[in-house]
Parts: sequence; C-alpha cells; structure tokens
Amino acid sequence: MESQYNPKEVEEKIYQIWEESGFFNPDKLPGKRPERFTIIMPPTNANGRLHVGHALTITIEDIMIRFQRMRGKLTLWVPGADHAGFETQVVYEKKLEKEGRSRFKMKPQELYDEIMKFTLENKIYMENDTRKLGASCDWSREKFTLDQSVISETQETFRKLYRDDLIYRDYKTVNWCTKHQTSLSDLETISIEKKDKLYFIKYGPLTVATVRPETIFGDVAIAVNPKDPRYQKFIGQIIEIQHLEKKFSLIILGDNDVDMAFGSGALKITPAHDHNDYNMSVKHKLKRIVVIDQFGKLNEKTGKYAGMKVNEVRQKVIEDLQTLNLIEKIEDYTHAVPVCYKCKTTIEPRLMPQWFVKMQPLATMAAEIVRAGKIQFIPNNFKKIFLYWMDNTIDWNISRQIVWGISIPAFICKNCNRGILDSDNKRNEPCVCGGAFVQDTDTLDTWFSSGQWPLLALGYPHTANMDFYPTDVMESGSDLIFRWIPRMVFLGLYLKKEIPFRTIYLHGMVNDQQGEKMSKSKGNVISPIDLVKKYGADALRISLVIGNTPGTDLSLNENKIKGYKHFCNKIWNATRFVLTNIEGVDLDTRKPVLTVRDEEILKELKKVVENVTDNIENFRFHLAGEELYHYFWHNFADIIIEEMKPRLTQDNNNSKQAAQWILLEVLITIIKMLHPFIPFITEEIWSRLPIKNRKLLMIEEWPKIENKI
RNA sequence: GCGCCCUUAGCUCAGUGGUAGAGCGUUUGCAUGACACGCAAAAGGUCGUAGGCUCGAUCCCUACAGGGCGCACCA
Repeated sequence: MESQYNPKEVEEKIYQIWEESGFFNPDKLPGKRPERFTIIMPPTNANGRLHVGHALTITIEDIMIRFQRMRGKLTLWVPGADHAGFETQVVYEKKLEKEGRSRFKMKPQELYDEIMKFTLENKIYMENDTRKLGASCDWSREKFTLDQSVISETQETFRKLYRDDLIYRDYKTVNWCTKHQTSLSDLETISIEKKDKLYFIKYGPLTVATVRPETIFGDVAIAVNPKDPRYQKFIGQIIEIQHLEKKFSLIILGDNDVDMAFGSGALKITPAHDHNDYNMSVKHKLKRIVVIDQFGKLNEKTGKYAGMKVNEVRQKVIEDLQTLNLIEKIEDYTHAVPVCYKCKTTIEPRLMPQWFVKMQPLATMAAEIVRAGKIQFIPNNFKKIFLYWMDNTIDWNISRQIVWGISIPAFICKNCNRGILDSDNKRNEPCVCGGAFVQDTDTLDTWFSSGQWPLLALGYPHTANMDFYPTDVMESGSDLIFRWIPRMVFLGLYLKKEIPFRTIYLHGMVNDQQGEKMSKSKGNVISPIDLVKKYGADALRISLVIGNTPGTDLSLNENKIKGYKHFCNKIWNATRFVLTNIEGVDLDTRKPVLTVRDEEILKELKKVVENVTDNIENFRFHLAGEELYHYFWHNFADIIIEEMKPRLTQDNNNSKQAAQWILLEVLITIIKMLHPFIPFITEEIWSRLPIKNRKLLMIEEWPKIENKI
C-alpha cells in the first residue's frame, strides 16, 4: 500500500466495479429482502454541468440508499434527467443570442429539435458527473422527463383533470414576461423593490392615485371603499371624463378591498392589466380593455401613444396630463414589483386565455394528509410553510408559450379561444361559436409533469414498479418547498390516492465561502467536479454532510474539504498499519481471549454502532458522520492503535493475537459504517482486507446492534 | 405587513435543562517504524440583550435588537 491515498486511481475503477455488479438495481440484489426502500432522485436539469447543490442531494440520498442496502433492504434509487422547460429554453436562448440568432425567427419544430439535441448532449455530462460523485442509483431505470411514456402520461393527467373539472381555460390576467414572450406562474416571478412615483390624477370630481398612469386607457371604473365618507355619495354614478386621447365613461363602485388610507382612497380599475383589478372586474362584472400588447407597447386603442413602450409612455402621459392640469401631485413611492425570475424583466400582467388548474380541492386534499401527519417533514418547520401555501394557494397557470415542453393535449377555437381536449375528437366540428379548432401550440409548465414525478419515474400507470410506491424519502433543496413538493403531494394523491413519499427531507442551499448564493453572474460558482478532481469525491461528500443540518444553508469552504481529504488519508494509513501488523489474522479467525481493556474497546465500539445507526435512521447524517470521524481519528487511531503497538511486538502470543484481532475487528466495523459517507475509499480498503469469500462492501451487512459485535 | 430561521471560540458551524464542542486558523514543541494530508501540547467563548419558569438555562417561555430567507402586496 502506498503511503498516500490517491482518489484518482481508485474512484473510476471502483464505480465501474459497482456498476458492473448490477447491485444498483434491486432486482439483482442478493438475499431475501422483504423490506423496500425507495428514493426518486429529483430529476437533474440536463442543460449544463452539476452544481454543488446537486452534489449535496446526491450525497445525502446515496448515504440513505447505501445504508439501507447494507441493512438488508430492497433499495431502489431512480435517477432522472429533467428537460426543465422554461429553464432550459432560457439557457438555449442565451446561446442563440450569442450566435446572433433568435428563437422568434425559427420554426417551432426546428427550435425544439435543436434544444433536444443540446439537452441530450448535456444529459450525458450530467450523468457522468453523477457517477463521479459515487451515486449508487439504478441507471437501468433512469427516466427523462421527455420520454415518450412520460409525455403521454402527463397529457393523460391533463385530460383526467379536465374531465374532473379541475382544469379549465379562461381569460385571466397572467404574469407575462415581455422578453421571453410567455406567461409564468406566480412561483416563477420574484419581487424586487423599486422606487417609483405615485401619481395623483384628477378623474372628474375624484382624484385617483396610481403608479401606472400609462394604463389609463384601459380604465373601466373607479373603486372606493363604501365606508369612506368622502366618496360614499358617488357610488353607483357614472362619470364622463376626457383624458388625453380618450373620452371615458367610468362607473364608480364601492368595494371593501379598497384601502381608504392609501393614496387618495380612490382606485382606478384596469382589469386587463392588473391582477387585483381583474378580480374586481369579476366581482363587479366589468368589461376589460386591453391596451398593452405582448411586447409591452401600447396598442392602437391609445391613439398617438400607440407603439410606445410602457416605460417611455409613462413620462409622456404624465407630461400631457400636466399640460391639461390633471395632475394633482406626485409622491415618491417604493414598492415591490414582480419580475421574471430569469431575466428580471418587469412582469406585465396581461389578459390572456390560458389553462389553469383549480387548486382549492387539490390543496385541501394535500393539506389534510399533511395535517394528519401522514408525511414527515425534516426539518419540521417546513410543515408550517407547506400548509401556509396550501391554505393560501391560487389557481395555477399551466400554459407556457414556449416550445420546449410537453404540448398541451387540447384544441383551441381560433375564433373564441375555447379549449377542448384533443381526445374528444371534435376537431373537425366547428366550435359552438362557429369558429374552427386548431391544435394548442402552448406547452405545459414543467412543474406540471415533475409534479407527477414519483409516479412517472416508476413507470405509472404500468404496475411493474408500483411496489416501490409510495416512496420512502423525497430529498430536495429547500427552495423547492413551494415549486415542487406540494405539487407532487396533491398530484400523487389525486392520481394514485396515496401519498408519494413518507418523508420529505429538505437540505439548505450551498452558498460560497462568504455565504453568498452561487450564481453564474456573480462568478462564484464552484463546480463539484473540480472539487472531486482536487480532493476526491469522498472528501467532498463527507464535507457536505458533516456540520450541515437539514434546512440550513451551508457556506462552502474549501479548507473544510481539504480537512476531510486528510481524513481519508488518515483512514488509508491506519488501514496500512493494521494490514502490516495482523499477519495471519483474518475475519474468520476465532475470537481470542480478550483483555479487560479489549472488552471495553468492543463495548465502546458497540455504542458507536448504536449511535451512528440511530442517527442515520433519523436523518441526522451530520451527527453520524461526525461521530465516525471522531471515533476513527481520536479513538481508533490515536488511542487504540497506539495502545496496541507494544502488544504487537511482544512475544506473548495470546495478547498479541487479541490485539491483532481487535484492530481488525474495529477497523472492519468502522469501514462498513463509513461506507455510505465515503464509498470509494472504503470499498477500495475492503478489497484489500483479509476476507475469505469476499463480497463487495456495498452489499455487506451493516454492523449488528445487539448480540455479538 | 405576515411567516420561518439564525445570533455559541478569529472564521465556518455542531450541541446539550446541570457550570461549553468540532473543523480550519493561531502559538509552542516534535522527522515517536501507519500517516508532516502527521504527532504532542496550548491559547481562545460571561453561548445577541433584558426579563421570566426552574434547585439549576447557552438550551424552555416572553420581549427587544441585529442578520438571513420566504410569502403577500396598497392601486
């Protein structure tokens, strides 16, 4: 054995041995394994290389899988590749931009084919990176979110929800990104604080406060609070006003949602360009006038302002209103504005016909199951967050105006925008309005399909793998507590009438050394594969786990990884010492007569086995890892080995044999327990230990807790 | 505004109702037959502040301060 451990020489070789063994696949695992343990890997975005966050996901899941496999369970870990709809399309659009091209000049099919090619290329990188981290997942069951079976089953779910009246098509204001030319769900927007002006504009006898004067062309009403003494008398009146290019008739209505204390207490209602105003229009049956087009420019209904962009026209409108002496005052105003989470373009709420999932019945179902304690959250406070969202959810817009996704299985009337299922076979019949139907060109929100992932990854509705459902643990980043987790819960319940997983384990974000979020634009992204090259996969894995509690963000410090590289080296050298000193002793050597101290050592070891097992079972991987680290270094290496040294050189045959036996026994036990954390070096060491009828360490039995060690 | 989390050694963080732990860093001494990616030792904290429950609190409760994150927005 060399005096230094060299991960480069070991890792690739070991992974190949594992993969060829077939043991990643539960069908090929030896022995009777009555209990199952299943994890569905969050499908990894196949649009680039792995992020350190992925490395954390893979490590934690691999620890659970390897532990349970050694505990004798029938373990299945299904890997997946995500086409990642909008995310990938955004990545690809950037690529097109660099090449001086634009998606808007391409035929949809041409764009789709190019992104598919790009994704399939990246998928291979992603898979190989996953292998480099030691993931013992069943590649034979890998699923891609655009596999034909996934597409067809996702579309089938759409049809089922439609027939159950849980999907509908309607005109509503949606979050429109003028750059990406698609609508987005609420979860795909973020709000940023923005300094704006609050303009007080005269509307006949009233004054209205607004930050968006450019939308006045779409005004249909003014709302006041019915309790407001200033305005009560106007409620129900229709006022005629002349603003710039246009003469308006606006009804003044009373609504309790109007805050008397804000602005002037009177609110202009523009239902086509504001979510709240839209809701107001539903309540009060108001018409909706679209005055801003899909590019964020005013349309032909705005006279001389037509064609101007929202931001430019705002100033112009104010100037013109000032000329007419219609501006009462202007105040500074800071508020949060929703922007596209990818390009930060201000969201333009826009009235559009879209498909929506009716959330209330589904959310209620999910909340009930969680309240009943059927799903365990780790850490527990995410349960509250989950329930808050379920109790306050609004209908989910699932149409996206992008090509990279699963197409919506529906026909749309060209005339009235009514939508029907494609399977209803009425395409050739005219719509009730007399219009003709065409295939819907929109695609489904990527979370609509990934929300069914635990089922789809197991091949639902085919029954072959359904014994693995419900799965045991869903492990993912805490950022997906809204975006993904709830959707899996209610879609799983809806489709299969069963929870998709028993436990949700959420890890925190991996940030840079300063605790800043890693992002390409900041240039602080650390590649896990570079770290693997530098320190070895084992060192990276264990440093991501130790000192990292669930749900808490982690500041990644390279020195820490270096420290655990040293730990690997320590293990290597302790093993080297044991192997060169145990002579003929092997695992089958009969237990010699032990000293009192030897028995004490075994007792301590037994305690470690108990603690580590308990901690892993209860998802406290950081404690299990830390205990193993300390036991190995500061007990086994520092104390036990040092104590045994004199006994190894003496002539007392029995004491010597006992020392040798103890050294091997402790080493073997601890190597087994370290395996889930640092699988490569432990498997390599295993292959060098004196064992007859050697199996791979990955399928060795976990140290027993009771009876003999 | 609402909600969640955090505040412990220089840094990054564990942890426990009974007078504090790790890694890295720092200081000192060691080439001790596994390992200098090492060994031996040491310095370093009134566990955010103020109250409360308790025989006893860093840990439980309350308030406050500072930091982070999420959600929602009043136009």
